[in-house]
Amino acid sequence: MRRMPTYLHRLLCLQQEGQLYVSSAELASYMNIDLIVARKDIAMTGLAGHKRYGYKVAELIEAIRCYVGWNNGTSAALVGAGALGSALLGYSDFGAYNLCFEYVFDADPAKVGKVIHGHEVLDIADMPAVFGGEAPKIGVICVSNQAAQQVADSLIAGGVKYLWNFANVCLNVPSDVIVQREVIAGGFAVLAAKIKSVETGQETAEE
Amino acid sequence: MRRMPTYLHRLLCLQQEGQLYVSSAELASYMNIDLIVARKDIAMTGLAGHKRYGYKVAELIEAIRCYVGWNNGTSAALVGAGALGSALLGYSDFGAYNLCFEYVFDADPAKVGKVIHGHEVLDIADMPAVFGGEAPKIGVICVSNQAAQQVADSLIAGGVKYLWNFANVCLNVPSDVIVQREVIAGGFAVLAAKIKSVETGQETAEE
DNA sequence: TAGATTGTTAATCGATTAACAATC
DNA sequence: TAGATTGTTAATCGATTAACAATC
Repeated sequence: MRRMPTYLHRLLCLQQEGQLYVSSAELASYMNIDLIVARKDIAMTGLAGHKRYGYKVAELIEAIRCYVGWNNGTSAALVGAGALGSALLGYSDFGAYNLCFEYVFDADPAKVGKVIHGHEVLDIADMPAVFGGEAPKIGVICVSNQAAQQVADSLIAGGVKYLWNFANVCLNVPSDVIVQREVIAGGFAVLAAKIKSVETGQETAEE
Repeated sequence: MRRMPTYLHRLLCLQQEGQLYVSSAELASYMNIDLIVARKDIAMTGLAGHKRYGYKVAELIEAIRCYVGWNNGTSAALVGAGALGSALLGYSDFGAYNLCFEYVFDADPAKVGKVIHGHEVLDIADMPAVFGGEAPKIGVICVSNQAAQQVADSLIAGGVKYLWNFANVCLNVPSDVIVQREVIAGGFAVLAAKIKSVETGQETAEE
């Protein structure tokens, strides 16, 4: 599943270049993975390919979007307009995944009212009024570790059922709320383990 | 492996609170995982626990650091002092993982010379001179998708063997260079799939 | 003793890999 | 026909889960 955005991103590039067909081998070679992996992943989407030619780029884009659930737009409220929040708002790739940052909140009065990448920063205290009974699908938490739980509580109180949490804490949420936690340091742990494994000549590390 | 930073972060908090022992059940409950998972993970580090009391917090911190390879400091050069780069530089948790951003580079003359979270931004053109034959261990790539490959080439030319790539492209590197790619959208794909699975009542999605 | 906790061994499950068949 | 490519089936591997033993 985590490879899907990469396939999609690559396919959109290829489409823009005017390429009509793509083979699993071509995608695999770009991503430095075995071509069987790419073929299996594509098979997951249920798309039938064309022997001798590969897969139609346009069809594969649609198939991946449907498989991941990106065919319909997803509305989001981003909380925390700091460096990380700004980075996400400026991440042009999210458009391809149909993720739309409908609201941006911050608690800092110095930030409220500013416009970041086309999004006006709203006061987090106004969240209930802004939502007005119609909560966005996803809450994206880009605040400090200390503030994260409180922000999560507010979002949940506002009716948000899905959280994407970039803070380095585990959130306490009701059982009907789903949290996707993004552990930035996780990648560094994997990398550090690879380094250790290379430099000691041992093969002890796995993902 | 990806859970290790979370254990470590939690343990450091507990240590600061003065707690001496921790049980696998306690860690698991905090992370909302099965306690068997936590126990297996701890077993991977090779640390022996104390029956009836659990694990010594200080010992477990050391064991995890050694297991992941975070006991020795890791030097890094961060390239791209934009929003994402700033966010990483401000991420106080990296200190706990012994990651030290020794150099920060950017190509934008408007950014060169600025100080971000205590790090002076250097001109990327000066990289060879700055390294002076002694390259940092890791290159952290926080530039645009377009610039990423070129930055990777420069880092590799400067002697860097390990790359942590936050750009949404797959890099082309020699076989002795290891790339850890951070796909921010990957978490969103997993979340979108969970949403789809919940809302359709189907169980089709996996990680 | 009873209870809490680690430690070990086996079973299950899913993802990855391999081998080969099908077909344009 | 030969070659490129998808599609399918089986084998392997590792992580997760389960069950139970050990012991402070």
